[in-house]
Amino acid sequence: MARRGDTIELAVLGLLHESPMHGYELRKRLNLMLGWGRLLSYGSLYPALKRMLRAQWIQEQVGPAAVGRRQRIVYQVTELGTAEFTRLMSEVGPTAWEDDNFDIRFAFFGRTDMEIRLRVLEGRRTRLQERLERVQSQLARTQREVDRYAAELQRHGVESVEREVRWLSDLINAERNHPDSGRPTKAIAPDVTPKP
Amino acid sequence: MARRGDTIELAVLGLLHESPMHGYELRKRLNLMLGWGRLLSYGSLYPALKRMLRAQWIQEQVGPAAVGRRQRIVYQVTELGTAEFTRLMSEVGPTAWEDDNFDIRFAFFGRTDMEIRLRVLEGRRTRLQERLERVQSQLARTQREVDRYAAELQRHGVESVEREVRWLSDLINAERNHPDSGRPTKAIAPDVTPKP
DNA sequence: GTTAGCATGTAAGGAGTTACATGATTTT
DNA sequence: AAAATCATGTAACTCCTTACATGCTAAC
Repeated sequence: MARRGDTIELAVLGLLHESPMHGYELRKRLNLMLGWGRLLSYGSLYPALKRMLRAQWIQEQVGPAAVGRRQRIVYQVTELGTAEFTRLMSEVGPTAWEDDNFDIRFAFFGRTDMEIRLRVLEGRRTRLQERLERVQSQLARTQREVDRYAAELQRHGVESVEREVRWLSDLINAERNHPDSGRPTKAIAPDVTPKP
Repeated sequence: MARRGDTIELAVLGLLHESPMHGYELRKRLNLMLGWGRLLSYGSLYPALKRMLRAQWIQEQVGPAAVGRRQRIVYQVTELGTAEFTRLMSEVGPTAWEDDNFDIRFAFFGRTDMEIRLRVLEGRRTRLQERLERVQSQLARTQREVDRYAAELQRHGVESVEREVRWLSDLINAERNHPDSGRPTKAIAPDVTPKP
């Protein structure tokens, strides 16, 4: 099952599918990707790489090892790793709509089917809408008692989430309206979505 | 120094300054406040309350203990707690511009001086702007190589942060243009009396 | 009378950060 | 020649979540 902690693994597998890389560069790319939250430290990246190496999802790249270049360990995905990546990406459960997990999945949408993409997008939208409703109903009850700074924070929060919901809706529409772009790595399935 | 973990303490002290409360209700209010991230669990709230009790920042409320009402421990702030709250709020260091810490501080701006408010607002704005620049310079270099979903995520991220920067700028201007409101809010106590 | 929500706690474990440790290579 | 940045790793620690444990009270 997709624990919260599979985020790093998923991200690493995704990045390594684009091209082989060493740890240091992975960290840079990772931090650009989730860049708005916390920075990923070596203390969690390198142990993760070791785990994945043991699990044989990735392997050290063999080869000429660039003359003059200093020692650095370039990793690449194995077939097992590709399988694992596909499996993780298809696991569309509650954890997939969480902030970081969602971002990672979204970033690699190019390697998944539209069906999965839609379920992830819709799942996240539903989740945000639920929270929005809950917060707004609470807000309606307490609005007057609350400090104006606290109220402003709430207002801004609600607005931000509403904005994200609109963003998701646009994306969902875009997916439905032209279901071209399947995954670039596989044959594109013809449109079999039922029309209303 | 303000470690990351002081967030709960600060939030609890802030809320208890509005009115005495028991743990269960604190959690509800807390989750409304940071509501967009993770939910705070009892496993971290109750131990925190115990710590604060030992440190004598808070104490169990004495008093008639509401007839008919079931056992619940209502906490209130001590003088030591007020001192600690003030100290924590005035500690304007890097941790104060972090997401959660910022939100908590902002929510309690009503209990701080404008000087502190401005430093926190400007600190966070500077921080976001720095990240924005770093990401955009990276983006300029890699834009073409990148998958369109990854690019869309970046674009949306940048836009969100830019929006927050504008929000902060507006708030900063507002603070500067009318430095009235010193400490306006005396919140209304929620109902802790027994129901008929 | 039984379900849902109120209310308080503890123990074990997970995920990640900080700080430490080391050294090569590039830039100034 | 020094400083910055590249590059890899480990150990200790922190904070938090999950799961467990318990029991009351309101509503249906």
